[in-house]
Amino acid sequence: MDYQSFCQQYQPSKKELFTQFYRFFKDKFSVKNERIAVEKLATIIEATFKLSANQSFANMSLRQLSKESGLSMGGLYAYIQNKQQLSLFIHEFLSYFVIKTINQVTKNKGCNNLECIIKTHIYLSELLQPWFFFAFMESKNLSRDEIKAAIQSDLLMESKLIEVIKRGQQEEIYSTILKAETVASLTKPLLSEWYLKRWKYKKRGMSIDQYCLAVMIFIERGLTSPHSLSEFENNEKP
Amino acid sequence: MDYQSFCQQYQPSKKELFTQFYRFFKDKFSVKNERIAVEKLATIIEATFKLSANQSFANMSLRQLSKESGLSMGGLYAYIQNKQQLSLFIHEFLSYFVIKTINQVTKNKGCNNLECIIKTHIYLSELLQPWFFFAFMESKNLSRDEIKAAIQSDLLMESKLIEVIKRGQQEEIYSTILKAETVASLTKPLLSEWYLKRWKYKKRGMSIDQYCLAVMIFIERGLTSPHSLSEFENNEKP
DNA sequence: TAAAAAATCGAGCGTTCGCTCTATATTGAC
DNA sequence: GTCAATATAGAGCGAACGCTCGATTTTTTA
Repeated sequence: MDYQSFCQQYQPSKKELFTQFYRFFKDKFSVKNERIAVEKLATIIEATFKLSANQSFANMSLRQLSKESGLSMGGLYAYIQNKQQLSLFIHEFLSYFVIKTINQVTKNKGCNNLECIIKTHIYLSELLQPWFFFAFMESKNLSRDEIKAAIQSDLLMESKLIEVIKRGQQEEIYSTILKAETVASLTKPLLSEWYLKRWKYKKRGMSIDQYCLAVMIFIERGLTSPHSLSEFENNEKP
Repeated sequence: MDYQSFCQQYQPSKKELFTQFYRFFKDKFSVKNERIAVEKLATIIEATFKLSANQSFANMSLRQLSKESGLSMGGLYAYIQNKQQLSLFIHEFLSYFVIKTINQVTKNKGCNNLECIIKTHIYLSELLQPWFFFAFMESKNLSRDEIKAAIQSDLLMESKLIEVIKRGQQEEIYSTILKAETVASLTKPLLSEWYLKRWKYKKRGMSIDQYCLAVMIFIERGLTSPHSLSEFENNEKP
């Protein structure tokens, strides 16, 4: 699986994505016409990402959002009940979408391994980079109840990682020197790195598949040269 | 070097820390009495960390800060010229302090290696956890000019990492399968992980030195079991 | 201990915020 | 083309914001 083939199977068009978004929260919107709502929601959400990236969601005013999205204040409030809900919608839909896709992918034959899960996450975070970035940066503004729904996808990701690592350890493909939970915890920030510092890797000319390969090599092999591995075993093993 | 010995050498008392802070920005404060200023600055900064952690700096009002720190609005403004400057001071002082300490540590004999640099960063981020957390989460609110000063410590850290990795590669201790720059970039989020998700590791009962060890093992050895390394070499090497 | 200097107080200023509500414009069924 | 139904506009509301400044308290000086 590479990024291109992933996209062919799982990349929704903008229209498809926001149609799903609209239907997910359908009863919360006062706008009943799906065609209109989907189009307006797309501009609202995208304007939110743009403004939040430059400042932060808290510093973004609804007047700015109104101007950026081309809707009036009243028009805006046909789609959100309050500012906080806008942030909540983004978190909840992303979580739903990530879970859905991960479950789809891992159901495929030969796709329930470390490489596949890691690639799925990185590819997804590329398709929905503004969503992932927003969710990471603004997660603090959620109340305790709201967080529970929002981190479901995080928990699923972590449990999937632990599962495949444990299996690898049982099959003696993977070392047991670190607990699977520890490896999973250390792996997650390598996934976030891609969507948090995306500009950095673009600037360096590193493609997403090169990044995935680097992460896989890093996770599986580490830094140590095969030449010096035996020495290392003697010196550093606790 | 372990955390305890690091603390003995480099941990400043609260008073020492904020005395340095006061002197670093001395001419910006209207309060001339160092003893008074140091004490008040400590309460202001700590209140800022507390409130920003629960909401965000943008959502924190100066009335909240006034209440939390026990100073009046006017009292507060003897120490800051405006809200934005408070955030800027925190960023700038942290960057200064980190650079100072890293340079101190790496000057020591036998301390210019990967383990030492990584430990220094993780230990520092433990001593100054609220500072690191704040700087990471609120970096977006800085203007372009302000960012330049704030990320100096980040750039220093990255260049130190690259330096020692390159040296390790020349000495054939480290594999050259990944570029030093790539390894350094993937290492950094493992350092941030400790201060961003500190509660998680505390809850698990993982000590800071256990975390450091896990990171070192992860970086140097990766996941692959020595048993399967030779197979892996044949299958996965690009 | 009295006067000068320094530090703090907090009501109040102008502004902007999130949000509402009525008037208007747009849409779709017939 | 007409008329309900639906969707959008934007001035206006009270509240909260960042910040100021003369009054007051605390500290230092002599």
